Amino acid sequence: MSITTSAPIATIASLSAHEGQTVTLRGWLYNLRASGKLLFPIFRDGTGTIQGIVPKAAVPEAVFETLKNLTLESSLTVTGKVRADSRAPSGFELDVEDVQVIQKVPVETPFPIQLKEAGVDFLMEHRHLWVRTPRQSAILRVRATIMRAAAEYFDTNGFIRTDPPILTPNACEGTSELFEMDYFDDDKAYLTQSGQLYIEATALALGKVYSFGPTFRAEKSKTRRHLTEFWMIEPEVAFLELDGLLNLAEGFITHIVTTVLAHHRADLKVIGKDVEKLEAVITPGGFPRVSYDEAHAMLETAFAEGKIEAPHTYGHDFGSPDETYISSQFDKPVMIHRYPAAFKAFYMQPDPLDPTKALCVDVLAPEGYGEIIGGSQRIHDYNLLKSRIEQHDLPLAAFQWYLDLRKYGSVPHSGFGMGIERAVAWICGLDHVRETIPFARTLNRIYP
RNA sequence: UCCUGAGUAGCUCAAUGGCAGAGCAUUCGGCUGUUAACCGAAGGGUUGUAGGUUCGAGUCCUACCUCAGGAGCCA
Repeated sequence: MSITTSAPIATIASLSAHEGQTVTLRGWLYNLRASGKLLFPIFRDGTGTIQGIVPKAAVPEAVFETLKNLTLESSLTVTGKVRADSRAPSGFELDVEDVQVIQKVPVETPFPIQLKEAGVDFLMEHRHLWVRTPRQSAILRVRATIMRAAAEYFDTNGFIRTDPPILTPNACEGTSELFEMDYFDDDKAYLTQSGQLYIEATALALGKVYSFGPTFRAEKSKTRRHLTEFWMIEPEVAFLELDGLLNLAEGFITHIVTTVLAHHRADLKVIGKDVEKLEAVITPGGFPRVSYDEAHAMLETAFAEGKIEAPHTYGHDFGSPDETYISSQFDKPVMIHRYPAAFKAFYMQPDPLDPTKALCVDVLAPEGYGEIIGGSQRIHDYNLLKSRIEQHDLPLAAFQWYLDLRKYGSVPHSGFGMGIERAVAWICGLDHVRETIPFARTLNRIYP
């Protein structure tokens, strides 16, 4: 047996450009069907899958025997001629001429992930192998594009990326549970739960900035929408007020969805997402903008008509079922603005028309995926911010630097944060965020 | 933290309180167009753990463990 060294190396995704040519693929055995003297191995290489055809009479005995006895997920190089075939899902098949096994999966320890159904616990325990399956690979490709498109939107609109520290001396917002660790001799450090306060500083230095990195929440949330470690992209803009912030969020999401639709229709099909729902998001006309008061009125009507089970109490935050109902009324993300300040973060600017309201916005994804963006205009007045810190029983000393920003050339400014995993779950139509990140960290799982 | 549910073969799941089973996977055999291929055969079990009730417990009771998804909180 000899490998055909003269054949050019190709990827499965690029095979349409090699029709009629003999090429060498490098990858793994994804599946193998046999029919007597005819083998149908399916190869994958990370860019896609293709079925090979191996008639016993057409190849050397050793090639046939090697493939016939090969175990799934064994690594290999395979050489063959690319042939168009209407029976193939991708339109192409490979007439195998030669194969070289790089590492054969031992027969006594077969690849544990079957092509049939499996439970969540088992799959998460084998996440390092689960990522090889077509659906999971497709999700990770879409995730990569969402992250690229998100950064690209800011990079091409004059924003400077300024990443905040991950180790912080205190809570950014003073609310969430934080992961605590020793910081050398006496001090404690905490993993960041948001970079917002830091990029307010860089926004006043550079004008338009953003940060993009991991954040950590030690809250014991056990739902399909929560991870303890997740990625967040946050813009912060000097001289930007709430209306401008809504425009920014709208353009940002539109760009991301447009980019995904331009590059991942095949992946979305594998994942099972209805692309028409994404196409509806980017039709002209902008996203619906609903005030907290208007949203509350919607919920009152819905409850009176029996469309939601529990009434919404005015002055309280919306619950998960409330958000699901509101978002179900629109086929685009809905922007809910001007929540009561009482249950919102301490740094949010009061609405001059009604100081009990905050100039803030939550963007709810369609189809019940919940909040994907939270943002606000920030308090720029020194004395107001100081009194809010005191009202919230936050340690004034820790926020001295943050107050400095309101002492040295303060200006109105605004920003928001988008959780990447929730955006991926929505755009891909997944029922849990644990599939949106290569290795999810959740309340009960830190392996593998 | 609270509520609810689930733990049985490697995986997915069955089994009136009465002999612990099937499909898939694995191994062996058959098949020249299969699409999570199909057909035949074989191997594979301390029913999550510890107690209890009973002639008899996978099944009923108690405690615990693990996981799940919902609430709260959030992106």
